[in-house]
Amino acid sequence: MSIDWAKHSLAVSQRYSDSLSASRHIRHVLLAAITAGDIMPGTRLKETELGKQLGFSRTPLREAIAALKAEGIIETGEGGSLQVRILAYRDIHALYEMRATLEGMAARLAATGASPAEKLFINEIRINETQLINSQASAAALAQINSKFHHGIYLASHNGFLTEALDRLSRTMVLLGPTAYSLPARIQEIALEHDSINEAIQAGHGDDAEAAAKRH
Amino acid sequence: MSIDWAKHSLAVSQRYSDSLSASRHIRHVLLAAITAGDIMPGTRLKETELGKQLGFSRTPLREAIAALKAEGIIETGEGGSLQVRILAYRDIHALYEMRATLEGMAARLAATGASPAEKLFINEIRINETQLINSQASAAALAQINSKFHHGIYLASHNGFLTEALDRLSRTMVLLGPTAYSLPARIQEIALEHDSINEAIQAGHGDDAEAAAKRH
DNA sequence: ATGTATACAATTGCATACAACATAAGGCTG
DNA sequence: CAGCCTTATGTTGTATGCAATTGTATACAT
Repeated sequence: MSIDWAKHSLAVSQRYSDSLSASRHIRHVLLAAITAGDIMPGTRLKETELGKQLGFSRTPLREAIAALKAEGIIETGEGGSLQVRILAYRDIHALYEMRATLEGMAARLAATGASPAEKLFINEIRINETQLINSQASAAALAQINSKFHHGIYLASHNGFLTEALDRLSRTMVLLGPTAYSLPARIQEIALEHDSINEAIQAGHGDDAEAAAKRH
Repeated sequence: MSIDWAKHSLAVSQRYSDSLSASRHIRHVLLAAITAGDIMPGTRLKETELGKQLGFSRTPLREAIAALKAEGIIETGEGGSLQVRILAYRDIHALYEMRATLEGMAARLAATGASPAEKLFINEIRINETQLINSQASAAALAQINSKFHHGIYLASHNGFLTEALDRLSRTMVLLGPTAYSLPARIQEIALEHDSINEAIQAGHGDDAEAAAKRH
Protein backbone atom coordinates (compact mmCIF):
# COMPACT_ATOMS: atom_id res chain seq x y z
CA MET A 1 0.00 0.00 0.00
CA SER A 2 1.36 3.33 -1.02
CA ILE A 3 1.16 6.72 0.67
CA ASP A 4 -0.67 9.74 -0.65
CA TRP A 5 2.38 11.88 -1.27
CA ALA A 6 0.51 14.30 -3.49
CA LYS A 7 -1.50 15.57 -0.53
CA HIS A 8 1.58 16.43 1.54
CA SER A 9 3.43 17.76 -1.48
CA LEU A 10 0.56 20.07 -2.35
CA ALA A 11 0.28 21.31 1.21
CA VAL A 12 3.97 22.13 1.32
CA SER A 13 3.80 23.87 -2.07
CA GLN A 14 0.95 26.06 -0.88
CA ARG A 15 2.57 26.76 2.47
CA TYR A 16 5.76 28.02 0.86
CA SER A 17 4.41 29.29 -2.47
CA ASP A 18 6.48 26.85 -4.51
CA SER A 19 9.57 28.83 -3.63
CA LEU A 20 11.56 25.97 -2.12
CA SER A 21 14.27 23.99 -3.77
CA ALA A 22 13.51 20.34 -4.36
CA SER A 23 15.60 19.17 -1.43
CA ARG A 24 13.86 21.50 1.06
CA HIS A 25 10.50 20.63 -0.42
CA ILE A 26 11.16 16.94 0.04
CA ARG A 27 12.34 17.50 3.60
CA HIS A 28 9.09 19.22 4.53
CA VAL A 29 7.02 16.57 2.77
CA LEU A 30 8.78 13.79 4.67
CA LEU A 31 8.24 15.62 7.96
CA ALA A 32 4.56 16.11 7.12
CA ALA A 33 4.18 12.44 6.28
CA ILE A 34 5.78 11.42 9.57
CA THR A 35 3.68 13.95 11.49
CA ALA A 36 0.49 12.69 9.91
CA GLY A 37 1.42 9.15 10.85
CA ASP A 38 1.69 7.99 7.25
CA ILE A 39 5.22 6.84 7.97
CA MET A 40 5.70 5.14 11.31
CA PRO A 41 8.99 5.03 13.20
CA GLY A 42 11.01 2.04 12.15
CA THR A 43 9.74 2.14 8.60
CA ARG A 44 12.45 1.45 6.13
CA LEU A 45 12.87 4.14 3.49
CA LYS A 46 14.17 3.07 0.11
CA GLU A 47 15.68 5.88 -1.89
CA THR A 48 14.80 4.68 -5.34
CA GLU A 49 11.24 3.92 -4.36
CA LEU A 50 10.75 7.23 -2.55
CA GLY A 51 12.27 9.16 -5.42
CA LYS A 52 9.96 7.55 -7.92
CA GLN A 53 6.90 8.16 -5.75
CA LEU A 54 7.78 11.77 -5.04
CA GLY A 55 8.75 12.53 -8.59
CA PHE A 56 12.27 13.67 -7.78
CA SER A 57 15.69 12.32 -8.44
CA ARG A 58 17.70 10.64 -5.74
CA THR A 59 20.13 13.51 -5.37
CA PRO A 60 17.82 16.11 -3.75
CA LEU A 61 16.18 13.26 -1.88
CA ARG A 62 19.50 12.34 -0.34
CA GLU A 63 20.10 15.97 0.58
CA ALA A 64 16.82 16.03 2.45
CA ILE A 65 17.63 12.75 4.16
CA ALA A 66 21.07 14.02 5.14
CA ALA A 67 19.43 17.02 6.86
CA LEU A 68 16.91 14.79 8.64
CA LYS A 69 19.69 12.49 9.73
CA ALA A 70 21.55 15.45 11.21
CA GLU A 71 18.38 16.28 13.14
CA GLY A 72 17.96 12.74 14.40
CA ILE A 73 14.67 12.09 12.61
CA ILE A 74 16.10 9.48 10.28
CA GLU A 75 18.89 7.09 11.16
CA THR A 76 20.96 4.56 9.30
CA GLY A 77 20.13 1.10 10.51
CA GLU A 78 22.19 -2.02 10.14
CA GLY A 79 24.06 -2.17 6.87
CA GLY A 80 23.42 1.43 5.99
CA SER A 81 19.72 1.04 5.37
CA LEU A 82 17.59 4.06 6.12
CA GLN A 83 14.77 4.05 8.61
CA VAL A 84 12.70 6.47 10.62
CA ARG A 85 14.13 6.76 14.09
CA ILE A 86 12.58 4.68 16.83
CA LEU A 87 12.53 6.41 20.19
CA ALA A 88 13.39 4.27 23.18
CA TYR A 89 11.41 4.72 26.38
CA ARG A 90 14.22 6.57 28.07
CA ASP A 91 14.34 8.85 25.04
CA ILE A 92 10.73 9.81 25.59
CA HIS A 93 11.41 10.72 29.19
CA ALA A 94 14.52 12.64 28.17
CA LEU A 95 12.58 14.48 25.50
CA TYR A 96 9.97 15.78 27.93
CA GLU A 97 12.61 16.57 30.53
CA MET A 98 14.49 18.59 27.97
CA ARG A 99 11.44 20.44 26.79
CA ALA A 100 10.43 21.33 30.33
CA THR A 101 13.80 22.92 30.97
CA LEU A 102 13.87 24.84 27.72
CA GLU A 103 10.27 25.99 28.02
CA GLY A 104 11.09 27.20 31.51
CA MET A 105 14.12 29.06 30.24
CA ALA A 106 12.08 30.69 27.48
CA ALA A 107 9.34 31.75 29.85
CA ARG A 108 11.87 33.22 32.28
CA LEU A 109 13.59 35.20 29.57
CA ALA A 110 10.27 36.38 28.19
CA ALA A 111 9.21 37.55 31.64
CA THR A 112 12.42 39.42 32.31
CA GLY A 113 13.38 40.65 28.86
CA ALA A 114 10.38 40.93 26.59
CA SER A 115 9.42 44.35 25.28
CA PRO A 116 5.96 45.75 26.09
CA ALA A 117 4.88 45.07 22.52
CA GLU A 118 5.96 41.45 22.80
CA LYS A 119 4.16 40.99 26.08
CA LEU A 120 1.05 42.49 24.53
CA PHE A 121 1.36 40.12 21.61
CA ILE A 122 1.55 37.10 23.89
CA ASN A 123 -1.43 38.33 25.88
CA GLU A 124 -3.49 38.78 22.72
CA ILE A 125 -2.81 35.22 21.68
CA ARG A 126 -3.84 34.03 25.11
CA ILE A 127 -7.14 35.94 24.88
CA ASN A 128 -7.69 34.57 21.41
CA GLU A 129 -7.14 31.06 22.71
CA THR A 130 -9.74 31.52 25.43
CA GLN A 131 -12.27 32.63 22.84
CA LEU A 132 -11.56 29.61 20.69
CA ILE A 133 -11.99 27.24 23.62
CA ASN A 134 -15.28 28.84 24.60
CA SER A 135 -16.54 28.58 21.05
CA GLN A 136 -15.80 24.86 20.93
CA ALA A 137 -13.23 25.17 18.15
CA SER A 138 -11.76 22.13 16.48
CA ALA A 139 -8.77 20.29 17.88
CA ALA A 140 -6.67 21.42 14.92
CA ALA A 141 -7.49 25.06 15.58
CA LEU A 142 -6.64 24.66 19.25
CA ALA A 143 -3.35 22.99 18.40
CA GLN A 144 -2.52 25.86 16.09
CA ILE A 145 -3.23 28.59 18.62
CA ASN A 146 -1.33 26.60 21.22
CA SER A 147 1.65 26.50 18.92
CA LYS A 148 1.34 30.25 18.36
CA PHE A 149 1.32 30.93 22.09
CA HIS A 150 4.45 28.96 22.73
CA HIS A 151 6.19 30.36 19.69
CA GLY A 152 5.41 33.85 20.86
CA ILE A 153 7.20 33.10 24.11
CA TYR A 154 10.17 31.63 22.25
CA LEU A 155 10.57 34.75 20.17
CA ALA A 156 10.19 36.99 23.21
CA SER A 157 13.13 35.18 24.81
CA HIS A 158 15.39 36.91 22.26
CA ASN A 159 17.49 33.79 22.01
CA GLY A 160 17.67 32.28 18.55
CA PHE A 161 19.42 29.14 19.69
CA LEU A 162 16.76 28.47 22.29
CA THR A 163 14.03 28.92 19.68
CA GLU A 164 15.84 26.63 17.31
CA ALA A 165 16.37 23.98 19.96
CA LEU A 166 12.70 24.02 20.89
CA ASP A 167 11.64 23.82 17.27
CA ARG A 168 13.97 20.90 16.83
CA LEU A 169 12.45 19.19 19.84
CA SER A 170 8.99 19.68 18.33
CA ARG A 171 10.14 18.08 15.13
CA THR A 172 11.56 15.15 17.08
CA MET A 173 8.33 14.78 19.01
CA VAL A 174 6.40 13.95 15.87
CA LEU A 175 8.06 10.55 16.20
CA LEU A 176 5.83 9.95 19.21
CA GLY A 177 2.75 10.11 17.02
CA PRO A 178 -0.16 12.55 16.93
CA THR A 179 -0.55 14.55 20.11
CA ALA A 180 -3.71 14.21 22.12
CA TYR A 181 -5.56 17.49 21.91
CA SER A 182 -8.98 16.04 22.22
CA LEU A 183 -9.60 15.37 25.89
CA PRO A 184 -11.81 18.18 27.22
CA ALA A 185 -10.33 17.96 30.71
CA ARG A 186 -6.83 18.40 29.37
CA ILE A 187 -7.92 21.41 27.36
CA GLN A 188 -9.12 23.12 30.50
CA GLU A 189 -5.87 22.24 32.26
CA ILE A 190 -3.86 23.65 29.43
CA ALA A 191 -5.86 26.86 29.54
CA LEU A 192 -5.17 27.29 33.24
CA GLU A 193 -1.47 26.56 32.79
CA HIS A 194 -1.21 29.01 29.95
CA ASP A 195 -2.86 31.59 32.15
CA SER A 196 -0.28 31.05 34.87
CA ILE A 197 2.58 31.41 32.40
CA ASN A 198 1.06 34.46 30.75
CA GLU A 199 0.36 36.23 34.02
CA ALA A 200 3.89 35.67 35.27
CA ILE A 201 5.30 36.98 31.99
CA GLN A 202 3.04 40.04 32.04
CA ALA A 203 4.09 40.75 35.63
CA GLY A 204 7.74 40.25 34.80
CA HIS A 205 8.22 37.50 37.38
CA GLY A 206 10.98 35.31 35.97
CA ASP A 207 10.94 32.66 38.65
CA ASP A 208 7.18 32.21 38.49
CA ALA A 209 7.18 32.06 34.71
CA GLU A 210 9.90 29.42 34.67
CA ALA A 211 8.16 27.31 37.29
CA ALA A 212 4.80 27.55 35.55
CA ALA A 213 6.26 26.64 32.18
CA LYS A 214 8.13 23.68 33.63
CA ARG A 215 4.93 22.30 35.13
CA HIS A 216 3.24 22.65 31.76
CA MET B 1 46.46 30.85 -0.85
CA SER B 2 45.12 27.41 -0.21
CA ILE B 3 44.43 25.50 2.96
CA ASP B 4 46.29 22.42 4.14
CA TRP B 5 43.40 20.00 3.83
CA ALA B 6 45.66 16.97 3.96
CA LYS B 7 46.46 17.65 7.60
CA HIS B 8 42.83 17.73 8.70
CA SER B 9 41.93 14.84 6.44
CA LEU B 10 44.71 12.71 7.91
CA ALA B 11 43.71 13.59 11.44
CA VAL B 12 40.12 12.58 10.78
CA SER B 13 41.20 9.36 9.11
CA GLN B 14 43.32 8.42 12.11
CA ARG B 15 40.64 9.44 14.58
CA TYR B 16 38.06 7.18 12.98
CA SER B 17 40.26 4.49 11.47
CA ASP B 18 39.19 5.27 7.91
CA SER B 19 35.82 3.74 8.65
CA LEU B 20 33.74 6.76 7.74
CA SER B 21 31.85 7.29 4.55
CA ALA B 22 33.07 10.10 2.34
CA SER B 23 30.31 12.49 3.37
CA ARG B 24 30.94 12.02 7.10
CA HIS B 25 34.66 12.30 6.54
CA ILE B 26 34.21 15.58 4.72
CA ARG B 27 31.92 16.88 7.44
CA HIS B 28 34.54 16.26 10.12
CA VAL B 29 37.28 17.76 7.97
CA LEU B 30 35.28 20.94 7.43
CA LEU B 31 34.57 21.21 11.13
CA ALA B 32 38.24 20.70 11.91
CA ALA B 33 39.23 23.38 9.43
CA ILE B 34 36.78 25.83 10.96
CA THR B 35 37.90 24.92 14.47
CA ALA B 36 41.53 25.47 13.58
CA GLY B 37 40.69 28.85 12.12
CA ASP B 38 41.68 27.86 8.60
CA ILE B 39 38.23 28.87 7.43
CA MET B 40 36.89 32.03 8.99
CA PRO B 41 33.19 32.83 9.38
CA GLY B 42 31.89 34.61 6.32
CA THR B 43 34.23 32.74 4.00
CA ARG B 44 32.52 31.75 0.81
CA LEU B 45 32.70 28.06 0.04
CA LYS B 46 32.67 27.02 -3.60
CA GLU B 47 31.64 23.42 -4.10
CA THR B 48 33.68 22.67 -7.18
CA GLU B 49 36.80 24.19 -5.67
CA LEU B 50 36.35 22.40 -2.34
CA GLY B 51 35.66 19.11 -4.05
CA LYS B 52 38.80 19.35 -6.11
CA GLN B 53 40.92 20.30 -3.11
CA LEU B 54 39.51 17.54 -0.91
CA GLY B 55 39.66 14.92 -3.63
CA PHE B 56 35.97 14.06 -3.52
CA SER B 57 33.08 14.51 -5.84
CA ARG B 58 30.46 17.14 -5.27
CA THR B 59 27.80 14.64 -4.20
CA PRO B 60 29.24 13.59 -0.82
CA LEU B 61 30.45 17.15 -0.36
CA ARG B 62 26.92 18.42 -0.71
CA GLU B 63 25.72 15.80 1.76
CA ALA B 64 28.18 17.07 4.31
CA ILE B 65 27.19 20.66 3.64
CA ALA B 66 23.51 19.77 3.97
CA ALA B 67 24.24 18.36 7.42
CA LEU B 68 26.24 21.41 8.44
CA LYS B 69 23.48 23.67 7.18
CA ALA B 70 20.99 21.77 9.31
CA GLU B 71 23.28 22.42 12.28
CA GLY B 72 23.58 26.11 11.50
CA ILE B 73 27.31 26.03 10.82
CA ILE B 74 26.97 26.86 7.15
CA GLU B 75 24.31 29.07 5.67
CA THR B 76 23.20 30.03 2.21
CA GLY B 77 23.91 33.66 1.49
CA GLU B 78 22.53 35.88 -1.22
CA GLY B 79 21.77 34.06 -4.44
CA GLY B 80 22.26 30.63 -2.91
CA SER B 81 25.98 30.98 -2.35
CA LEU B 82 27.45 29.05 0.56
CA GLN B 83 29.28 30.67 3.42
CA VAL B 84 30.38 29.89 6.93
CA ARG B 85 27.88 31.36 9.34
CA ILE B 86 28.68 34.72 10.89
CA LEU B 87 27.50 35.04 14.47
CA ALA B 88 25.93 38.34 15.41
CA TYR B 89 26.74 39.84 18.81
CA ARG B 90 23.36 38.91 20.23
CA ASP B 91 24.00 35.38 18.98
CA ILE B 92 27.13 35.19 21.08
CA HIS B 93 25.25 36.25 24.19
CA ALA B 94 22.44 33.81 23.38
CA LEU B 95 24.95 31.03 22.88
CA TYR B 96 26.52 31.44 26.31
CA GLU B 97 23.12 31.91 27.93
CA MET B 98 21.97 28.67 26.37
CA ARG B 99 25.05 26.77 27.39
CA ALA B 100 24.78 27.97 30.97
CA THR B 101 21.24 26.66 31.24
CA LEU B 102 22.03 23.32 29.65
CA GLU B 103 25.22 22.83 31.66
CA GLY B 104 23.23 23.58 34.78
CA MET B 105 20.61 21.05 33.79
CA ALA B 106 23.26 18.41 33.11
CA ALA B 107 24.98 19.03 36.41
CA ARG B 108 21.69 18.82 38.30
CA LEU B 109 20.75 15.55 36.63
CA ALA B 110 24.20 14.15 37.23
CA ALA B 111 23.99 15.06 40.90
CA THR B 112 20.57 13.52 41.38
CA GLY B 113 20.65 10.58 39.00
CA ALA B 114 24.19 9.43 38.32
CA SER B 115 25.20 5.94 39.37
CA PRO B 116 28.06 5.50 41.87
CA ALA B 117 30.29 4.32 39.04
CA GLU B 118 29.52 7.42 37.00
CA LYS B 119 30.21 9.70 39.95
CA LEU B 120 33.49 7.90 40.51
CA PHE B 121 34.35 8.34 36.85
CA ILE B 122 33.74 12.08 37.01
CA ASN B 123 35.76 12.37 40.18
CA GLU B 124 38.69 10.52 38.61
CA ILE B 125 38.72 12.92 35.70
CA ARG B 126 38.69 15.84 38.13
CA ILE B 127 41.70 14.40 39.99
CA ASN B 128 43.47 13.80 36.71
CA GLU B 129 42.85 17.41 35.74
CA THR B 130 44.38 18.68 38.96
CA GLN B 131 47.50 16.64 38.32
CA LEU B 132 47.79 18.01 34.79
CA ILE B 133 47.47 21.58 36.03
CA ASN B 134 50.11 21.05 38.69
CA SER B 135 52.49 19.52 36.17
CA GLN B 136 52.16 22.56 33.89
CA ALA B 137 50.61 20.60 31.04
CA SER B 138 50.05 22.16 27.64
CA ALA B 139 46.97 24.18 26.82
CA ALA B 140 45.84 21.48 24.40
CA ALA B 141 46.06 18.81 27.09
CA LEU B 142 44.10 20.98 29.50
CA ALA B 143 41.44 21.64 26.89
CA GLN B 144 41.14 17.93 26.29
CA ILE B 145 40.72 16.99 29.94
CA ASN B 146 38.29 19.87 30.35
CA SER B 147 36.23 18.45 27.51
CA LYS B 148 36.35 15.02 29.13
CA PHE B 149 35.12 16.40 32.45
CA HIS B 150 32.13 18.10 30.90
CA HIS B 151 31.35 15.15 28.68
CA GLY B 152 31.38 12.89 31.68
CA ILE B 153 28.71 15.06 33.27
CA TYR B 154 26.66 15.05 30.09
CA LEU B 155 26.65 11.28 29.94
CA ALA B 156 25.82 11.01 33.64
CA SER B 157 22.71 13.09 33.00
CA HIS B 158 21.24 10.09 31.19
CA ASN B 159 19.63 12.39 28.66
CA GLY B 160 20.72 11.84 25.09
CA PHE B 161 18.99 14.94 23.79
CA LEU B 162 20.73 17.11 26.34
CA THR B 163 24.09 15.62 25.41
CA GLU B 164 23.36 16.14 21.75
CA ALA B 165 22.25 19.74 22.28
CA LEU B 166 25.43 20.53 24.22
CA ASP B 167 27.60 18.89 21.60
CA ARG B 168 25.82 20.91 18.98
CA LEU B 169 26.47 24.08 20.95
CA SER B 170 30.14 23.20 21.13
CA ARG B 171 30.25 22.76 17.38
CA THR B 172 28.57 26.12 16.93
CA MET B 173 31.03 27.75 19.30
CA VAL B 174 33.93 26.98 17.01
CA LEU B 175 32.57 29.86 14.95
CA LEU B 176 33.77 32.17 17.71
CA GLY B 177 37.36 31.20 17.07
CA PRO B 178 39.89 29.37 19.21
CA THR B 179 39.05 29.37 22.92
CA ALA B 180 41.40 31.03 25.32
CA TYR B 181 42.92 28.35 27.50
CA SER B 182 46.19 30.05 28.11
CA LEU B 183 45.65 32.60 30.86
CA PRO B 184 47.02 31.12 34.10
CA ALA B 185 44.53 33.01 36.24
CA ARG B 186 41.63 31.61 34.27
CA ILE B 187 43.02 28.09 34.62
CA GLN B 188 42.95 28.41 38.37
CA GLU B 189 39.42 29.77 38.26
CA ILE B 190 38.30 26.88 36.09
CA ALA B 191 39.86 24.41 38.51
CA LEU B 192 37.96 25.93 41.42
CA GLU B 193 34.70 25.97 39.50
CA HIS B 194 35.13 22.37 38.46
CA ASP B 195 35.73 21.50 42.08
CA SER B 196 32.48 23.13 43.11
CA ILE B 197 30.55 21.27 40.43
CA ASN B 198 32.23 17.98 41.20
CA GLU B 199 31.68 18.24 44.94
CA ALA B 200 28.00 19.04 44.49
CA ILE B 201 27.60 16.08 42.15
CA GLN B 202 29.43 13.73 44.51
CA ALA B 203 27.23 14.92 47.37
CA GLY B 204 24.09 14.58 45.26
CA HIS B 205 23.07 18.19 45.72
CA GLY B 206 21.15 19.04 42.57
CA ASP B 207 20.56 22.71 43.32
CA ASP B 208 24.20 23.36 44.17
CA ALA B 209 25.44 21.50 41.11
CA GLU B 210 23.14 23.45 38.82
CA ALA B 211 24.12 26.78 40.34
CA ALA B 212 27.83 25.99 40.17
CA ALA B 213 27.61 24.85 36.56
CA LYS B 214 25.66 27.96 35.56
CA ARG B 215 28.35 30.21 37.06
CA HIS B 216 30.99 28.29 35.13
C1' DA C 1 17.04 -31.53 9.66
C1' DT C 2 20.07 -27.88 10.50
C1' DG C 3 23.93 -25.09 9.63
C1' DT C 4 26.97 -23.01 6.38
C1' DA C 5 28.61 -21.32 2.10
C1' DT C 6 27.92 -19.35 -2.27
C1' DA C 7 25.54 -16.79 -5.70
C1' DC C 8 22.27 -13.39 -6.98
C1' DA C 9 19.46 -9.46 -6.30
C1' DA C 10 18.70 -5.02 -4.38
C1' DT C 11 19.96 -0.86 -2.25
C1' DT C 12 23.12 2.60 -0.85
C1' DG C 13 27.26 5.52 -1.89
C1' DC C 14 29.80 8.08 -5.26
C1' DA C 15 31.01 10.32 -9.67
C1' DT C 16 30.02 12.67 -13.82
C1' DA C 17 27.10 15.28 -16.89
C1' DC C 18 23.52 18.68 -17.74
C1' DA C 19 20.38 22.62 -16.84
C1' DA C 20 19.03 26.86 -14.66
C1' DC C 21 20.23 30.97 -12.40
C1' DA C 22 22.83 34.74 -10.65
C1' DT C 23 26.60 37.89 -11.31
C1' DA C 24 29.81 40.70 -13.40
C1' DA C 25 31.84 42.84 -17.28
C1' DG C 26 31.71 45.12 -21.58
C1' DG C 27 29.56 47.51 -25.17
C1' DC C 28 25.96 50.40 -26.89
C1' DT C 29 22.86 54.17 -26.63
C1' DG C 30 21.01 58.43 -24.81
C1' DC D 1 30.27 60.41 -19.86
C1' DA D 2 26.76 57.83 -17.51
C1' DG D 3 23.34 54.42 -17.36
C1' DC D 4 21.29 50.36 -19.03
C1' DC D 5 21.08 46.24 -21.55
C1' DT D 6 23.18 42.17 -23.26
C1' DT D 7 26.22 38.51 -23.03
C1' DA D 8 29.40 35.45 -21.06
C1' DT D 9 31.19 33.08 -17.19
C1' DG D 10 30.92 30.77 -13.08
C1' DT D 11 28.25 28.49 -9.36
C1' DT D 12 24.48 26.01 -7.54
C1' DG D 13 20.67 22.59 -8.31
C1' DT D 14 19.21 18.27 -10.44
C1' DA D 15 19.45 13.89 -13.04
C1' DT D 16 21.45 9.65 -14.43
C1' DG D 17 24.71 5.95 -14.43
C1' DC D 18 28.08 2.93 -12.21
C1' DA D 19 30.43 0.48 -8.46
C1' DA D 20 30.52 -1.66 -4.02
C1' DT D 21 28.50 -3.52 -0.10
C1' DT D 22 24.87 -5.96 2.12
C1' DG D 23 20.86 -8.94 2.64
C1' DT D 24 18.65 -13.06 1.14
C1' DA D 25 17.69 -17.36 -0.78
C1' DT D 26 19.03 -21.75 -2.24
C1' DA D 27 21.78 -25.73 -2.36
C1' DC D 28 24.91 -28.84 -0.35
C1' DA D 29 27.21 -31.12 3.34
C1' DT D 30 27.32 -32.90 7.90
